[in-house]
Amino acid sequence: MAEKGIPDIVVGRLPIYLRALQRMRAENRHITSSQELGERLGISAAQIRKDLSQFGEFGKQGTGYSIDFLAEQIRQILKVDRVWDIAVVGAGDIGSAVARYQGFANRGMRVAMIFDNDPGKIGQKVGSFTVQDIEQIESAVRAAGIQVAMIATPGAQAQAVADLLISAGVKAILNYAPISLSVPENVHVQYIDPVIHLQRMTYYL
Amino acid sequence: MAEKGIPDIVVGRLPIYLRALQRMRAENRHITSSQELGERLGISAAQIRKDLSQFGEFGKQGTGYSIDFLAEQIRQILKVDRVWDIAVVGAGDIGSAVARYQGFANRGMRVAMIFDNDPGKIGQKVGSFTVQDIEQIESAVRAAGIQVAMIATPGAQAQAVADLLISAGVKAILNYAPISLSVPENVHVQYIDPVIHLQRMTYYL
DNA sequence: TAGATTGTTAATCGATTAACAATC
DNA sequence: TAGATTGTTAATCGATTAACAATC
Repeated sequence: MAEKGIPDIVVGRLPIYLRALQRMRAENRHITSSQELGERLGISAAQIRKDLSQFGEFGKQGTGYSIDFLAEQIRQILKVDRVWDIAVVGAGDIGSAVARYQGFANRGMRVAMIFDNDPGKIGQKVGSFTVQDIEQIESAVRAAGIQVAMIATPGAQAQAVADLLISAGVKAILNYAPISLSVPENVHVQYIDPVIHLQRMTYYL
Repeated sequence: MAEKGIPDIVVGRLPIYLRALQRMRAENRHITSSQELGERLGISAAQIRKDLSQFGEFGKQGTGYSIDFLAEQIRQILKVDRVWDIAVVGAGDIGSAVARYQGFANRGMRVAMIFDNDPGKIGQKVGSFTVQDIEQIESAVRAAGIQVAMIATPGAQAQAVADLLISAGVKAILNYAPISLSVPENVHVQYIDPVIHLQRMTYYL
């Protein structure tokens, strides 16, 4: 699947770089350097230059990088120079918070629909969305051509939901349920579990 | 700070192993092997054995690992054989969802208090908690001896909140705000930003 | 015993860093 | 020009894997 031989770990840092660049832009800055970016992010300047060099030459010797230009290049690389519609599954606390989340704006993502299996939730409003019956998920996702989804169901249902989404054409899943999903190799999964992050820190306390 | 020379990346996998073991236990299993665990998690058996060997000898040749015993050992290593009280800052959608989250149970974490700066939220209930005035955060966190916190404020306030928490004695922060925090080296930070995870996947679409 | 699986060593693989010529 | 910073190469560092003796 990897279009070229770019290491996953490098791709994983690009969104971090992009977020920092957008923040600098919001501070009305126009130029930065690998050194400055590195200091902000706790990453070495050499690594930032090496990472970027995998995709092209975006800077100028002696000057650094145009923030606008570099951000736009990274957006193109990550394919977030467009807007991806997202299907959210699960209208509980997490799904609802995600559906109302303001942080997707200008970052290439937009929640497009939200599903649940609870008759008490179906038809209710969550933010600007009406909760849809999970029975309709496959046809609705397929019809909208959605490729990106977020699972915010209890763990017990997450695998079944993932299977449905995949058969509807979804290729990227962000999973909030606390289980490892098993998916075909052309489907990408990322995990968010706050407890995992917390447990990783208590070791050092 | 590192008590021994255990690589961060190894510590980071322990919570994943623990979660899988707890799941197996819930399925009423009693014994597992590095191979089975690896297949569930998409990690090589050799890596799991190598990781665990950093901390001790927890298995039996020919048999594998007792799920209960190994889970308990990992809990002790991660210091989640106790319950950590957590302060949540920000009673918006994310903070509220976290405060009501059921997934902390039996995993060594418990939300203990939630703060906001909005007079319209202070005094209101969020789950079983009453939102407290952020003015009281330093004294309340210090008095409770809290060392773990989650920041769920807008990005603009996150650094100031982090500074307050740190001066109150917090040593581990899970940050939902979309900015990199700058903290002393004895304070640990982890980040959750759904957009970062999503952008990391769109590259491959 | 025979079969299975650990813990560990050595080999391989990959990622990070340091250094510097090129050049803006 | 002098100073600064890139892109890239080579060296270093660290992580993963393969293999196997030990042993349950």
